Amino acid sequence: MVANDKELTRRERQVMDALYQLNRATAQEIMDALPDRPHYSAVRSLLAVLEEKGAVKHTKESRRFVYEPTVSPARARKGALRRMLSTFFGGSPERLVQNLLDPVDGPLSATEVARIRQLLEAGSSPGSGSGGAGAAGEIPAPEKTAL
Amino acid sequence: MVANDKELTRRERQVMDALYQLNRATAQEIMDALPDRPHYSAVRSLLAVLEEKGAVKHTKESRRFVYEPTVSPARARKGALRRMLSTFFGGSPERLVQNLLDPVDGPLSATEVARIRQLLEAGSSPGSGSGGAGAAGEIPAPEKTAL
DNA sequence: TTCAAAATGCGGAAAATTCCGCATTTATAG
DNA sequence: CTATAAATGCGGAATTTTCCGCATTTTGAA
Repeated sequence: MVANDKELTRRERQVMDALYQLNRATAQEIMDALPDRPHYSAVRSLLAVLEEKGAVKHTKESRRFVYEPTVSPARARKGALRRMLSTFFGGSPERLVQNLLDPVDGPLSATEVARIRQLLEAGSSPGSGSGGAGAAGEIPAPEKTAL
Repeated sequence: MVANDKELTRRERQVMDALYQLNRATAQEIMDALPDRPHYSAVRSLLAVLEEKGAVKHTKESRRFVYEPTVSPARARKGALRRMLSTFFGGSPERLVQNLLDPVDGPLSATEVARIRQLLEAGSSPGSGSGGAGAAGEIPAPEKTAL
């Protein structure tokens, strides 16, 4: 039980998702982030179970507990991507990107497309200067209270 | 209850995932695809519940029932992508692609990168002929019994 | 120091999930 | 047509989730 290897229950997964969105959060904050918000005690119960399962850990911060996932966001992202690839895209990253671009219910902005393009160039031909402006290495990335 | 809008239970989601991988399947096949395979009767129970919830539908095919999701793979993919974007990538498609490219646990092949690049060009400048060979519109896509 | 606000720890009960057995029906083969 | 193999329908029971109440502890302020 090193991590969230074990399959989590519905509620537990909701808590984990909230945690990954918030990065770190108190029971209170998690409660607010949960669909049809349960009672405060219920959230703490869930967190206790999750901690027992090794999925989260808490740090005492002044008077309250701040929770965070034991599995780093980076690893979790990877895992989620892999799962999604195999479930919905037959393991084909291209197909995934295609769906991302497909403007059916939310077309990407020109800026987004441009950034992705830069990523591709950086990845496929590492040495080549990407033309002019560039600085394609990293992405701003709303890591905090995103969405 | 038009679709799988309602949150599904752990097992139910596993069944749905299997279905999306298989596209269509009998209870037997689904059973084989499930983690720590439950009893055959258990699977049929699950399928009955899922049908009640409107997540799957079945067709009688000779002597057996063949199940498939009511929500088209295309829509399901979209939904899953959106959820993943908001949970792990702060809604930023670029960040998602970046993770896809990041060769930490599985670098993309040159072919894959090239294909994605074609997709981008097709998407960002719809009119421009993409040079020569091309045929960048669609992707082979292992839609069948993938993986 | 004393008080009030807020958080934790624990224990248990209601609700939901997950599972299986058995009788019945249906299709294929002989 | 009959026998056999395989699938369905149903019902209910064991387990797991999910939830909440209440006593106790901890922090910040008067």
